[in-house]
Amino acid sequence: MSEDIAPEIVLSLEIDDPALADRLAALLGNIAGVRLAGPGEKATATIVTRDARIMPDDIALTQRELDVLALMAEGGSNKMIARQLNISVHTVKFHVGSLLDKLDATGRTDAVAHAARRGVIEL
Amino acid sequence: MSEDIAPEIVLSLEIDDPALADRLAALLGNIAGVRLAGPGEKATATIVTRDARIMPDDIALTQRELDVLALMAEGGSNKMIARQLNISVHTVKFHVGSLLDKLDATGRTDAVAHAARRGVIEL
DNA sequence: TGTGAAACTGGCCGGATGGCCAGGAAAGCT
DNA sequence: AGCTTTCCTGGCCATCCGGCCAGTTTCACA
Repeated sequence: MSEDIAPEIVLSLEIDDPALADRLAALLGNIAGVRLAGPGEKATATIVTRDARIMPDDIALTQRELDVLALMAEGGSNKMIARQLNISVHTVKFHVGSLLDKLDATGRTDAVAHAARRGVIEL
Repeated sequence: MSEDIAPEIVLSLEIDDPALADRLAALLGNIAGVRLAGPGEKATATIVTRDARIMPDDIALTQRELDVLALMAEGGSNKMIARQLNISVHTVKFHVGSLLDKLDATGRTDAVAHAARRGVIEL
């Protein structure tokens, strides 16, 4: 493709974990079009770790519940989620019910908020 | 000192500029050991832009809308919000409708998610 | 083999939600 | 004075949501 219209992307790292920072630096260091920022340099974008708040007992959510939860966070209705996952609306409701129970939420909005707070999902 | 068989690094993008996001996604998609996060997936690190977190001025929410939004994020129903703010359920619906419109959301859950993403509210 | 968990499906139903219509009252700006 | 914005309220109604009941299948584990 064209290489002259794409300005270089400068990335800066703001990562506490030195091992992760090293690995990212190594991986990103030799990609054409991407460069790591020098000290004090203004970067195009920054890579940060959103070191999740405490998620003590990694609330046991099943894979399917996580699927439904993710689509809920995208604003999907039960019908949309059902279509997306190729299951019936009843099944979606079943999983939503389990999520409300496990997350101790009063409704789907509360469930998404709780999950986001606990780092179960990323908004 | 176990030999960590370098777990895959999952990156999520929080970038407003779609062109930049596309370029980054394309560049990062071909690197071994790095993968982009799917919806709702927990990411190892997040790539953000400096001024990405500021809400565009044009999505100005009124004080009352912010009140309703905050209570929505707490999982409150229209009835609960009405009691909390000493207004009628109809008025709550009115503000919720304005929020859905301004935040370009499909429902109250989507509205809360959008607001949290844009930093309008803090979960 | 049985026992349990997970996923899936259905019906029923009260209540919540959101869109539509209509209005009124208070505050500030030109 | 007009005018605009925000906030407030009401009715009506189609749809969605969530809880309740019931069932089947599959698969891992004891």
